[in-house]
Amino acid sequence: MKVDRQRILDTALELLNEVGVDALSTRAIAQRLGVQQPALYWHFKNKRALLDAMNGEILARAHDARVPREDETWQDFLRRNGRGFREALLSYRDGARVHAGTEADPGDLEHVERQVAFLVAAGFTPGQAMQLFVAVGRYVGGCVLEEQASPIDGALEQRRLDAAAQAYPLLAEAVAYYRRSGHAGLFERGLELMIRGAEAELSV
Amino acid sequence: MKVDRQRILDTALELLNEVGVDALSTRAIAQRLGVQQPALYWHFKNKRALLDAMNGEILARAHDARVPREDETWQDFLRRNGRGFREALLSYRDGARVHAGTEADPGDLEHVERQVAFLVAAGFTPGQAMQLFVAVGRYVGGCVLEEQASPIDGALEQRRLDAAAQAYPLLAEAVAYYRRSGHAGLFERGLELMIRGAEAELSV
DNA sequence: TAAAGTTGCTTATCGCCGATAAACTCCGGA
DNA sequence: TCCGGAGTTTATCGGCGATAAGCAACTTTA
Repeated sequence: MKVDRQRILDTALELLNEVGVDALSTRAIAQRLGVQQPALYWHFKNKRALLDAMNGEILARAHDARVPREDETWQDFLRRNGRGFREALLSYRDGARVHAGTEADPGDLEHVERQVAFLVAAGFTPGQAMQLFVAVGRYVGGCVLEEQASPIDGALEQRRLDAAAQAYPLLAEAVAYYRRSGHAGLFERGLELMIRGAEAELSV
Repeated sequence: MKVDRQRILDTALELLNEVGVDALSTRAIAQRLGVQQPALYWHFKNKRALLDAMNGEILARAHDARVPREDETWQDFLRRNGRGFREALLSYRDGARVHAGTEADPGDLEHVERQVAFLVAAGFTPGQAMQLFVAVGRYVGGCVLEEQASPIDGALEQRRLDAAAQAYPLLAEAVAYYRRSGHAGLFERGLELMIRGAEAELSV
């Protein structure tokens, strides 16, 4: 059986969705490819390199969310960018953990220039623009990491919370609201906070 | 040699700082304790449980940052809380990665009630308060994770950025500013964004 | 005080992991 | 026809988390 980089990546991502990153071994990938484990090392220097490439594939999905459109406000761009990044990480099991281990792709620097330029045009200094951008990115990373780590809104976890909430009335209401709005609701809230904060800063 | 839970935890945390979480094996911990590896399994069900306990120790440092003071504004409390959490995660090598793998400690629920109450007194609904609190927490987690992952402001990484920046003038300025302000500067900026955003929301 | 149980460790071993070395197969070009 | 490199296999290494079984030193009980 013949393999190439792309077929390895596709298979690895497929397997990632099935078993999660902890169980994603080179042996399992090779087996699914109908090949012996050391064969992978011809195409990737080591497992780290494979995971980096997988991260690239995962983020490719967010590609169009990275470049600003002429007709949108900077607020809309930040929202679109944050959501796109989140969706990309969510689109594979343990996507955030895969991403967390990697370094920034050098090829993205061109995008960054355009992103910074867009925010500068809106009145930010280049330094502010970059910080704003990075801060939003880290918020998204943190959100998805915890979102994917939390069990299926865990039966056990849930019961424990409910029990504890009985003793704490405010907590009970807060948790109920929190649960109603879900992961996406929380995410949007924090994203909006940062955008509103940036607006306030800009208007000074 | 006699060991107990606490001695294991202390030794494991000491070793964590020296070798990082990837190289923190049960064998290495046991060796430093002058004991055979399976001995650890008497005190901890498995490695996951040990890491959870280590996370608890790491976060204990942030204990006083978790409860609001009577004489501070909600903004100051959020700042103090966010900074304390960040410092705690930063205080051990790979602290954020250790933390990321764990579930929330049930014992913290009492704190949460007080935190929510404090924000509710400032005018937030319980739901808003909880979301605000969690959003800040996830931002902090994301920040420290990347902060600890990034190399020692990596020589190689840095040169690559500088080279790329030549072609991109805005990027050059942005990166220079970003570097001047450092990790802490970026962190503070994002934290401030969220607080300012919450202020704006509150005043509506 | 002797027997029985409990605590806390050791020794031995399992199955899995990422990685490397070396040998082999196949194919295109000289 | 031979050669060399691309791409694979087989064999093997050292290290990992975890479990089972045994053993020694206390503590409890009769």
